[in-house]
Amino acid sequence: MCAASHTYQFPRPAIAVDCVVFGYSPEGLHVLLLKRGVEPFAGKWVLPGGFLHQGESGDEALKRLLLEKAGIQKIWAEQLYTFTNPARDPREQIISIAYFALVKSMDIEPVAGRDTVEAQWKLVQSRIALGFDHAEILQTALDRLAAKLRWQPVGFELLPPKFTLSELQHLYETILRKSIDKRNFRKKILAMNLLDACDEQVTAGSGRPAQLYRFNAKKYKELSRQGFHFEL
Amino acid sequence: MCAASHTYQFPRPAIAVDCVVFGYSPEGLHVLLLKRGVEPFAGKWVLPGGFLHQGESGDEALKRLLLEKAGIQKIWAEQLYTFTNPARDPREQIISIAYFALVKSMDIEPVAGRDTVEAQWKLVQSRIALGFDHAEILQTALDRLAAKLRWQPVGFELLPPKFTLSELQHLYETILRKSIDKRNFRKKILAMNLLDACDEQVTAGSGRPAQLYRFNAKKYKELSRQGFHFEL
DNA sequence: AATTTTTAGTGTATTTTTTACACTAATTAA
DNA sequence: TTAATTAGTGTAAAAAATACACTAAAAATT
Repeated sequence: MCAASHTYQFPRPAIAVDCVVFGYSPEGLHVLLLKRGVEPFAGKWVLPGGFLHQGESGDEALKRLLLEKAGIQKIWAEQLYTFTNPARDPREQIISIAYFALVKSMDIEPVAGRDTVEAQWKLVQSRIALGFDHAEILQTALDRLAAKLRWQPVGFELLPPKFTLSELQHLYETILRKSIDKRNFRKKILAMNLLDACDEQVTAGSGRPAQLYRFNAKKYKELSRQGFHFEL
Repeated sequence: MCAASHTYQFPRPAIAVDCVVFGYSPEGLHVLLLKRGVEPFAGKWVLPGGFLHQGESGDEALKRLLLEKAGIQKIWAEQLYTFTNPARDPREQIISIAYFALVKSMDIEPVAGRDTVEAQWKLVQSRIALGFDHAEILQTALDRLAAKLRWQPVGFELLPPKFTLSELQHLYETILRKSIDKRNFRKKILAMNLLDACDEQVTAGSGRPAQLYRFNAKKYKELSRQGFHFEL
């Protein structure tokens, strides 16, 4: 272990970066959790995270930590909130810069690290108990995700590149926790002209095959610059 | 000077709390700025702020700093964003947990501290140059304020307890930077039933005296619980 | 004292957006 | 062959947003 030490005139809290990683499947919204192997909260589920290193920005730390702890490389993420309650960690004051992230598929490669026993996707609705103040962080992320879903095209970050309108609608219904009229939903989303129909269809189990669509991020950027505001 | 020292195994960035304090007058939206008396950025205008103390939450540090630096006691404030660019302070890595705050009147008592020469309310539209990355923080706060104004009743935090509808409309026009139809604005805001008419009128210069109103925060909370969403 | 200027205050008709709603189409399962 | 399942489509009614011009009450000017 490194014996280097760092001395300051005034005490400094440690800085952690924690991340709420959401994934989606027809069963519902999932969150990536790690089971801690060490105290405090050994055996408890917590959000992936770790300490910010010297010279790192929050975004850089996040990228490193997601790779280390979950093998996740490319991912949509943004800063959520900074949790500063001095008692949020029983050891000492640790400030957590929390992020939330959205993955298109839940095939993570959970890397068991020094302090991690296990990684699992858990259904959000299962309301599993979490260590530290991570339940509060998760709730904040859920609120933010629901709000964001309506005003920004982030839903597509939770779906594979090609998806059906039914899948998209189901995602909205799950996260916003209300049912949506099928015809009105399709009308509205297609009227935005942000979805390109692929020349493929897909059939999932029984029923009529569904048209696959792709979100046109380039067109969205272009329209945004022209004052367009996504709303669903 | 205190000679106590604090030693940690790993290096730790310092934590600052900075605040964008907005004030409003008919001339426009103002921001409270301090002129620095010490390096770095001596002579430059910066946002009020300071270091987070051990054992303090961000909210507590904010409260202390606003009192110390500007004599501000009761104030609406919320966390804005955490700025983590390692180069944002030329001395060393200092993470800034930024807040933004709204005051009802701009009669601050600017306290000249150790590192502060002067405090002034500056018109936001004057686009004054700021030290550190504070221009970025200010822009983030402006964007947030404009967004928030439409979906939450925060405009009232920038007005005295009693205000006229014209004042309120002018505030909205200033911050959203677009003109609003007088009749439609009044219709919409009054239809929400969140404004109580005072039994006073006020006359500012020439012209017909205007009815004074008061924002009913209690009613807003009540309606919010019932699923009401403010929108203007 | 009369007139002008200034700001406050009001209603309706049109357009746009949102909502509610039921059947046909294409496939798999029985 | 039939039943079950999911995809896909249009219209009419209601609600919300918009555009728009005059009267009312005071101060300022003549």
